[in-house]
Amino acid sequence: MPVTKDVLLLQVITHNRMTDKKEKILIAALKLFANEGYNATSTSKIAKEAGVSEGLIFRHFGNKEGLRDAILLDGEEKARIFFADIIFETDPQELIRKFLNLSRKVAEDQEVSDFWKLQYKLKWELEVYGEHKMEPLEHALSVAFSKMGYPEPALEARLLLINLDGIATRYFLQKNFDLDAVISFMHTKYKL
Amino acid sequence: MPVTKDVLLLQVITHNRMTDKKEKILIAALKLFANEGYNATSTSKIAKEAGVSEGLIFRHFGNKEGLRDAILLDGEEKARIFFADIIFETDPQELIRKFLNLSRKVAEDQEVSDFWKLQYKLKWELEVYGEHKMEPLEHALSVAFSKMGYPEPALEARLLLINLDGIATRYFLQKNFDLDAVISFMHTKYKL
Amino acid sequence: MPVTKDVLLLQVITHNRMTDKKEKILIAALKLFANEGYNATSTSKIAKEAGVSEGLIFRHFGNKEGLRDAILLDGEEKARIFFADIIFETDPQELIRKFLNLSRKVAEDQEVSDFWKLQYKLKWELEVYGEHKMEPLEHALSVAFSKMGYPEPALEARLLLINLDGIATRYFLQKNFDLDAVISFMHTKYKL
Amino acid sequence: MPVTKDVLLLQVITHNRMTDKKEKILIAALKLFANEGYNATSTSKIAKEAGVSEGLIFRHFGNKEGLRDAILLDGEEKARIFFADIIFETDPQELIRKFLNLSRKVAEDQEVSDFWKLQYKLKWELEVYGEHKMEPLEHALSVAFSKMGYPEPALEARLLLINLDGIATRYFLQKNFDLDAVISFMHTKYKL
DNA sequence: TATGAATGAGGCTTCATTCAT
DNA sequence: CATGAATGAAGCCTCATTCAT
Repeated sequence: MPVTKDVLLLQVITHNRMTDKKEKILIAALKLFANEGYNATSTSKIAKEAGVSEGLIFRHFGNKEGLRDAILLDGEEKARIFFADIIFETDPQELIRKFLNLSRKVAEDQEVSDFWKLQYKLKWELEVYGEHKMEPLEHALSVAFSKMGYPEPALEARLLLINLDGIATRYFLQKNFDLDAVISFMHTKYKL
Repeated sequence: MPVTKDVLLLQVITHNRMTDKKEKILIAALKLFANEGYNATSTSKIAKEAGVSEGLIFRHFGNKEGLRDAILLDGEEKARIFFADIIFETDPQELIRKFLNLSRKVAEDQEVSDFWKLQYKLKWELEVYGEHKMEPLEHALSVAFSKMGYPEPALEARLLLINLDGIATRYFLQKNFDLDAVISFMHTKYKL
Repeated sequence: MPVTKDVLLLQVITHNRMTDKKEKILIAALKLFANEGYNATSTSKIAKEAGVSEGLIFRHFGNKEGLRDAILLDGEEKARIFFADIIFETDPQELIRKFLNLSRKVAEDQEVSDFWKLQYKLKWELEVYGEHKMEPLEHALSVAFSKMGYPEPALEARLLLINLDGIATRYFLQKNFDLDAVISFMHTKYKL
Repeated sequence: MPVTKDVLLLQVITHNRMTDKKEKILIAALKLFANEGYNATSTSKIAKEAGVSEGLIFRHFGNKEGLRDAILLDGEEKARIFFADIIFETDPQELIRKFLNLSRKVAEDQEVSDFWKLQYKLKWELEVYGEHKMEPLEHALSVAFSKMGYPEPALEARLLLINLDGIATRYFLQKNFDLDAVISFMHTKYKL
């Protein structure tokens, strides 16, 4: 999977170009936006959390929206990396299996979990779904379903992604949600 | 289904007891909270939208949270009414058909649509899922699947509800989401 | 002491003319103004404490100042009654003895205590001393000191009243103030 | 008395460290709190008087209480300085003479006068006497009376302080109060 | 690049007061 | 006489943003 590596490399380079403090701001903002929401997080709280003066946020990102957009841009990249392993899978059954296990992978890593929580929180707060981010994944799923002989592969793919949104909703918001039970059940439904 | 009617009647009576202005505030707040979010909606905006002095909000609801909670309480009742028709359906196939058409019904009425949008927006803003509201519906679906001979009726029911969350996410956030295509496809998947 | 009796009688009559609710407002306001201050006491708090609608305050007293003035007027009367026993004392030594014991009498009755606390609190909040209320008392003390052969009876009287203000300051504000010790000491200073 | 001088010097240095605007706020608040009372003075009035934005008050002092406490803290220091000259006097007669002239000194300087007025106003508004501030002075007076052979030096000292409270009450609240007459009379009473 | 004092607009809330009933 | 819904001004405070250093 050379793509992943390249992207990761690119990311490292980009990050090295950033000042320490600029990155501290991004990390602090990510954490606070994810846990308290965009509107509920003040720039002064971000500055405090980042250990940085408030003015610096505006020097680096222009304004609060600029900071938010920088985080979202960062996110698109991270999402691409996160999805790359699935998209380039050639065995259809394995591809779907990997897709279904996505949420388990998210659940395993607190930082990744926080990142996706932010994505969903911002979606709802800003009312922008950002569907283009999911297109490659939807396409790959569609191809897989097609190979497996499903009569409506495009709709099957879309349904699966919709399901992922539903699972995310539950996973991030419902305290006692049993993720494993649902994922296992889906595996059996798709005969994997 | 006399229960539904009684509840509706009760509601009408209750509403008539409310001052005109108190209800105007509730309606304005519902609309604004749903479309801009709780934190992003100022009490002065609500007052302006309702054609009312800002102070009146606090006389009737104590504070902004009180207003929010009043709307949520109202919502629980409306949700019960909204679900009643499904829950009391005795034919399992018809029950699931009605359930799948829920989102279409929501889409038909702007006010109902706003109300459900608010429910989801607040879920994410306050990070509380409020799972108990869905339990009767989940139970009814489970019974229906059981009658229809599904091997895992409880999990089928849960999955359907998760799907509903996913559809809501798309319907409210994705500009070009084709609701009908997805719903139709699900009908065929469940052989209805 | 017919004066006292007449004044008391007048008061009773006046009170009977008052509605129950009007008096409830006066009592509640007295209590709240005395303990929280004039500015810090809202009319709604008074209404709640009095078990009365907020509007009634304005029907009876015009506005918040009107209520305050009604209380102060009431106070002048009560003060006259309170001082009458001293002023009409003919034996100079006994007069001064009675005066020195004034504060002890205040300390014995919670309601009287509250009333004088209000008087001082309002003095400081409104910056009006109301010196005329004390004139008859000062005059009586002056006459007594004169009879007792003091070279500067007027100044002795004034000093004693100033002392009373100091004692009030301590009694109402200093938690561990030992009133008795100070009063006893003054008795010996004036050889009583 | 080098102590006094050192303290004053320290104060000057400290003040220079303060921003101009921070001190302007303190001065304006002192004036307004002293003349209108704490509750009756709005933060916006203070800002206007200080020629400063309202928000700055909160940046520097957190909230209105924080501003009040800053003034009170400042006050304790100033009071110590103000009393130092008396406390370190070794000649008992001179000490008492200086004490009696305290109020004259206050009356001579409008700013000092404002400061002590604030102290008393806040005492009554907050119902806290703050007796500890006066202890060193009371002790010094007690020692002086003892040296002068008074039989009850501790009570004499306390009585003198109580008298000071009474004089303050009159001086700050009674429009036509003749301070000099009373002070002169007290000088003769204490044979000074 | 980095700070933090400073600002002005706006946010939530309380208050005295009015008025229809 | 009495209520309590309704108002508008003001109060305290927070926020995003600017700017001199």
